[in-house]
Amino acid sequence: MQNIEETLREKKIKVTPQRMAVYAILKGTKSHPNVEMIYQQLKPDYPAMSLATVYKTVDVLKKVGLVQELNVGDGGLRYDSTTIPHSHVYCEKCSKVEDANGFSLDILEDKQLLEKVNKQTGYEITSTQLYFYGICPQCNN
Amino acid sequence: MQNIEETLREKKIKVTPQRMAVYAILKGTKSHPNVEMIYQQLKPDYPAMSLATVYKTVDVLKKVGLVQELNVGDGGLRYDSTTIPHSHVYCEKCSKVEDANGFSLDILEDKQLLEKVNKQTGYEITSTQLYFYGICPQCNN
DNA sequence: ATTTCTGCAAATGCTTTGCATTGCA
DNA sequence: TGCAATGCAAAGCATTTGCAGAAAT
Repeated sequence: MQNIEETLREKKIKVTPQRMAVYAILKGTKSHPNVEMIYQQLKPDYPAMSLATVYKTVDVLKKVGLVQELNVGDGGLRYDSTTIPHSHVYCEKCSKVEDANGFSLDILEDKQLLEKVNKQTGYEITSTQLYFYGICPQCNN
Repeated sequence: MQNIEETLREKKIKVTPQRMAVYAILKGTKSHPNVEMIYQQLKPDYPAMSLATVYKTVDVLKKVGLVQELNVGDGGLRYDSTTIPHSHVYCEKCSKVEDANGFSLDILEDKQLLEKVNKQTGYEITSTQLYFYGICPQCNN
């Protein structure tokens, strides 16, 4: 597990309570929240916290590699503090995002696949996302 | 290749010049345009065309399965008239989207993989997207 | 002391909506 | 003719920006 203070200091980015708090929220949930959800969770403990600060903070955390950003459907970008490769399932009814572990590691960690993509497209690949869209068990009754 | 008039009539959706035109644009390009790009391309031939109509039209085409929607990075949703499974590469510098064919078919058409995802997550999967993020050859000099 | 960050409010950009008019079936 | 689609303008969200005051190094 990465240490946020260390990581920020290394890159000469200031360690602030707001940054610590946003990262703590992401570390402590599996719900892949968007900015609004993070903001709502922080509000009780940090009444002065601004939504704009949350936006700026997730951006910083993303740039230093402490979180990854997910581009699934509606409701804004989602954030995930697990940065090792794994894929996600998105419920088209309730907009929930969950991890889909195990099998997908093979694909997302396959260096040979990245080589093939690079060879075919000429792109220098920096990251990969695998999304499954469907209906979650709770919505499927 | 699917026939748009037939498909729309089957679902009792009216065939209009605007719908034909939007679909024709998508059939005739590999650039995965967003709504604004489609609108700009239509303007010369359809001066009265409204941006809202383009939004509504891509939505209709998506719902009847004539196009697929891509959720890659900035610049709004992208549209693709190729609906057979294939993955995409996105250039983080110029926002270009290109197809990444061949290798990815194995993954995206793998019914066993969907079974595994279903078993692990309980989700009934309806579609899958595989995105590669990186820098395109043109931007990489 | 310097530089960066925060919080606020305003601005921006993409997308949706309401509604009168138009046009397909 | 009847119902659905279009076009326009306004509204709605998510996100970004500019800037003065506050906080971190």
